[in-house]
Amino acid sequence: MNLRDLRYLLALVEHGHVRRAAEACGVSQPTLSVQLRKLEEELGLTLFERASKGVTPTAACRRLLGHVRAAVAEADAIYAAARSLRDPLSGPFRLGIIPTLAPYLLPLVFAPLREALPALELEPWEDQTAALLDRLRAHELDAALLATEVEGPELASRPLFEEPFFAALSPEHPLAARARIAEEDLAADMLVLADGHCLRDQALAACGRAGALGGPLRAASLSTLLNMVAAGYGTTLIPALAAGAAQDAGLVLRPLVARTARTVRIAWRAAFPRRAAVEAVGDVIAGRLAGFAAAAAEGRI
Amino acid sequence: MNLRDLRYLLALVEHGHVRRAAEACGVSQPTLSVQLRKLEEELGLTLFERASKGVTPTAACRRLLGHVRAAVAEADAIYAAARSLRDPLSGPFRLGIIPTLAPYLLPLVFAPLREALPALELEPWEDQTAALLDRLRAHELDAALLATEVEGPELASRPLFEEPFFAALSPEHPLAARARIAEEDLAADMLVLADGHCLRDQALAACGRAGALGGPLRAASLSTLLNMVAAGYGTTLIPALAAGAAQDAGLVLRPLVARTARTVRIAWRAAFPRRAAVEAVGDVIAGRLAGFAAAAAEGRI
DNA sequence: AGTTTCGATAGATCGCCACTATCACTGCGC
DNA sequence: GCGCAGTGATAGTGGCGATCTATCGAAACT
Repeated sequence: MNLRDLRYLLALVEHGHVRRAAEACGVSQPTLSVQLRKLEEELGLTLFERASKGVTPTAACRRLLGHVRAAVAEADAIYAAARSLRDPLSGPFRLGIIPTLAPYLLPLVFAPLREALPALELEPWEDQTAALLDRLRAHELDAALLATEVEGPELASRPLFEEPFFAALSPEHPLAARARIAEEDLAADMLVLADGHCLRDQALAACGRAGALGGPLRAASLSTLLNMVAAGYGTTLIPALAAGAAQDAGLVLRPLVARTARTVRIAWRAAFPRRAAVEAVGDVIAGRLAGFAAAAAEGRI
Repeated sequence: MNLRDLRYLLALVEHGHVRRAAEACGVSQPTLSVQLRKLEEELGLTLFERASKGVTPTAACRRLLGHVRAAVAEADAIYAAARSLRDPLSGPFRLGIIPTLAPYLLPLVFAPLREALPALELEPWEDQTAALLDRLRAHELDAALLATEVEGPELASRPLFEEPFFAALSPEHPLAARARIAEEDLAADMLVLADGHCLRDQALAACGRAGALGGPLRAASLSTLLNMVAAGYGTTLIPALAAGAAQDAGLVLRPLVARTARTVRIAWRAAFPRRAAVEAVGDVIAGRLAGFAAAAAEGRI
């Protein structure tokens, strides 16, 4: 059985006339005649009663009609849905974001993304880098915002913007008096995030240290870390986008002497077919953050 | 687009593996591979992301999946429905019956028909001969029970049983004393049905008369006629199956000298495809009435 | 009786779907 | 490091089937 045959059948029911039905279907009269007869043979029942002045659907045919119409309607729905899905910039888009970026970047870019890509249904997913890469490879994400390079032939990535780091201190901290702070000076009492956060490794690397301070402190979020620093437990290194949150927590921020920064990238599977959506999302984010990186680099927050 | 392609698509989604999906569909791997690619081209979107170890449906594909499943399910429903409709002895069967037959014949044959043809959904339709023939020609009836011959090449018919006529009289009527009554003797004060009833013409013909008696009497039903006769307004001729009703109305019945009878036939369109159903219905009715005709012919009621 | 109109049929053509054989790539194991 | 097995894609071919034009046979109308 064929959808084409079902359309022939519907046309024939509607017109009650082989020639006119054939014309409506854009085929010759014998074509429709033969195909209908084949359909009857396949189904094992007479669908039309032929008379000298047209054809009439049999009771059996009328009984099938509901299913036939439904099948054809579903097929049409497939075409219609495909038409609207054809735009790679429409449909769900699952975007992974690392935890040290998500709470500060998302509020900035959500509205611009919605405006630039109204048909794109953004589904943010917050998790650590390794988990995001796993989900990306497993097709559970369409793209991911990371602050590290990605490796392997399976994935690709593109830098979006530079995010400088700042020293975050309680106002009472001795270093708070300086206008700029050298990375090494922070190392003495720097608190860092728990294992798995790329920011942890980046902060440690920036200060030339391999292991972390802080004994039992296992801060799962930047927000926890900021509050600890505000309470006087130490210092820390924060990415520029978290500056606002740090100030809200009562910390003072100081630019770093070496101007250490991290590069935020968007990563995707090389084989991902909606490359255009990835690029568009990347463009919007990069555009929104274009001025930010330069300003932050100069120490303006 | 083709239902076959949709089945390929579903198999591929299910297996995530071209070879296994092809095997499940009973085709070779290249066949499924090529057809799927064509479907993608036709729909203008990528349905699967190909990787080295299998394929994964894209978001667009998952969006279409509902419609695809529905279309295939409806197609399967067509096959299933066709299977159950294949039996010509199943499904609706619209049977026309003339009014002088319906109320007396239907109660007799309804149960036997239901028993012999349980899948046949009998839909009786009571109307006069001419109307039944019109509806038959217009495909609004599948068959009709008549007491007249049918003409024209479009229709066919078959006799089912003989139904003798009886004289129906009030007990007080002078003729009621006779054991048999001559048709001509009834003519004097015979009441007949309104125009359009075949029984009217048959009764008049039997008594050798052209016009009707009874002035303003326009009995639309045999039941009216019987009550009129019972009330002493005249005599009438009734078909044997109405004998019970006549006796219930308090009439006496007498066989006719010339043993006039009518032939009840089943009629159908010559092109009607469910000929078997017509024959089966005819067989059941003829079988149920087999003894009746002989008994009635001998005057036994 | 001729004409028109209906659907069915015959025969030819072309396209597409299916096959086999093979390629290109990847990941794994020795 | 080099086969080997497994993946999907591609090439080339063959056959079936959908389609066409031309025609038929029947029926209805003029």
